[in-house]
Amino acid sequence: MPVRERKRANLRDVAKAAGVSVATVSRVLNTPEVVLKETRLQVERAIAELRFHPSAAARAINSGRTKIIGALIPSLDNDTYALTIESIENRLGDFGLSLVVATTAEDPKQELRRAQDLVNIGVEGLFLPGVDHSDALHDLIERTGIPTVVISYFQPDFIYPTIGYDNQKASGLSLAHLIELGHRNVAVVHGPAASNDRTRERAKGVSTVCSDAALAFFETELSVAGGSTVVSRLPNNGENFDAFLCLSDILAFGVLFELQRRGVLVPEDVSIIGIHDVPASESVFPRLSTVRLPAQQMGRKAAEAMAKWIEDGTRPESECFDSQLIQRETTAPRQS
Amino acid sequence: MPVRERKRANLRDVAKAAGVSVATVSRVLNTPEVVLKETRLQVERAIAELRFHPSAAARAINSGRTKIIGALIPSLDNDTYALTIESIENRLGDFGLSLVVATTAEDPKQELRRAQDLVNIGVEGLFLPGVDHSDALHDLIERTGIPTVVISYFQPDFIYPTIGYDNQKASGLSLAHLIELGHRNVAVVHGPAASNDRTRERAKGVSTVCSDAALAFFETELSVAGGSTVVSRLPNNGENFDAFLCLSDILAFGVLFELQRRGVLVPEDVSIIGIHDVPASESVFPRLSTVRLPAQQMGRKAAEAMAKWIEDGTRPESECFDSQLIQRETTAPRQS
DNA sequence: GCAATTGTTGTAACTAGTTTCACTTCGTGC
DNA sequence: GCACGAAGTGAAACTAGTTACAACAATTGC
Repeated sequence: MPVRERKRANLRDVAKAAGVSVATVSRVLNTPEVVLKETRLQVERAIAELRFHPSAAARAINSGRTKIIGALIPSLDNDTYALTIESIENRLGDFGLSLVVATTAEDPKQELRRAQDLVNIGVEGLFLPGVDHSDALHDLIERTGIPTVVISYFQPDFIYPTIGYDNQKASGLSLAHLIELGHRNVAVVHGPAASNDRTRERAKGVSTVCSDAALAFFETELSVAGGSTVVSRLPNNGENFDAFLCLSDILAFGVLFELQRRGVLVPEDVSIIGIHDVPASESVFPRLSTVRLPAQQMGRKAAEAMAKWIEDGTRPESECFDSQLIQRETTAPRQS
Repeated sequence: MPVRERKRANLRDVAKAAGVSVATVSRVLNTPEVVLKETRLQVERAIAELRFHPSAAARAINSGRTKIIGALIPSLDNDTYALTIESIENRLGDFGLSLVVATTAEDPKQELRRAQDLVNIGVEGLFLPGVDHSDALHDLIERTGIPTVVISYFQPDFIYPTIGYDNQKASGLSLAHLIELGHRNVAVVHGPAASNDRTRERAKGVSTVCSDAALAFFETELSVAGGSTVVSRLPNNGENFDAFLCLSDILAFGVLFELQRRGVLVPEDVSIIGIHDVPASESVFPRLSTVRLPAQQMGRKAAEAMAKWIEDGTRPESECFDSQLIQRETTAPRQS
């Protein structure tokens, strides 16, 4: 005897069970106030009995709306995007929109694949970090006409609205701070530049601060371990440098830990500064000096802009939030 | 003159433009090999011209499938779930499924709301961390019949399959390690227990290790800062304890940093051990001793189980992965 | 040379909802 | 006692796809 595949009940089933028309059931679901109370209760009973749940797809097909927004982000592995994602998600929720996160591992191919996935799911909007994406992705967005907002980056003339911050300025702030403290010999530690325009911008921001500082760039994996690796490969325990400027707090942690492991005193022997201000930065020992990126404001605003774009079709303006130097304990004046 | 709302082209439009029937267009999309090459090219030209993109909702309504799986997780703020989520997402991708992540902030109300959202989106499956959820959520799952898999927890007789690890055993391992090193006076630092059954299990696992160790429990916020706070409130810089057993690596970092700030030597003066083995644990100074949770295997397996359940209807068996003591540098024999 | 098979395409019926329009009541106003 | 408007409901058309079935032409087999 085959198991009776009790398939999901649909509107028609409910209508039949309640002895009303499908239109009435639909009304009970959407505008219950126009239905006679008696009828409504009858329908509700049938709904409960049949364990009816309206199909989201069928709804979407009529309204043309899925209420899903997609976000492509490189990774969830580190705190870098967590706060932003969380505030986007929360704010989006206020508009009845949900966020779907897909990770790209900074690989253009995977980014395209995941974007395709998101489009297939039926996302109504797309968040993209940075402006550097494959032509194929731009094509896809252009073809589908999906509202797209760039975050973590600011470039007012870009094809999509950018709601973010000035990465150059952020890194400029941190270098200026080091210079003010008298540091001239600075190691700049950063993640993969080829695949990440935020990193490239920050590197550029550091290079263009007019100064007589000598900069040495070190590229490594974007992780705590990556930061450690840089220091471990340096001659003289890295003490040839006055300071380490890390283009991400995550890297700063790695640098800090590895220096400590080698007995180098921070900030007495060398200073360290990061960029981002992740939650842990305030707790490490010593507390990390850094430049705070406006992750939450940005996320909030980006979500609002997206919601508005989708609801009334008003394409948002690009917007730039300020970064802010947070001087804590890993930076100190240079010991002569 | 009003802006002509050029609405999205649909199958019918393409069919008309290409001079064929809708069925043929649908065939070009799904089984191009059965269509005459000439016809196919014609249709493809029309598709390109009209920038046609098939509606995911309309597809879903026919197949009854959205190919979306939902996951409810407390937070993305810390590394706790990142690796698991990432491996779930990756493995799910191999089956043509996408993951939607919704955060719950450990709040049953928000958990229910977000679950409702996921159901409305039309998720075909649901990942839930732990077994402790509101009746309303169970109700929702029961009503909708959505395949649900519990992760980060193991309890073979639970209403849903659990694919995870034994939290009691994990914390037991860490305490056993401390005891073996001669520590008897142990501070157990943990996150909010009321809202988190994994935490409760770990606390229990520690309590039930038969031993003559004296345990003191400290509950705090689940964050690096939370770990620091515990130490900062302790008399005598926390040195009344031989060791800190942190039920999460995140907390262990906070404890470590705060002890360092107070000049307490780790592991010479006190030992620290965590649970989880997040990426940073290997890089901190000193490197954190911990119990490695099988986050990636679990995520991978959970994704496979879910995919199988959805595809052929085979409800997965619960499965328990082993945790493993990772002895590094924050634990040492007790100095007498 | 005719039946059988294969290849290609179109018609129309499905999927599961929403929505328009028309209809029946019923209460009120005059 | 009848016109009028409002409330409540249903039939059918609509959303955008997939697919079963039928139709037809072009080969192939005998």
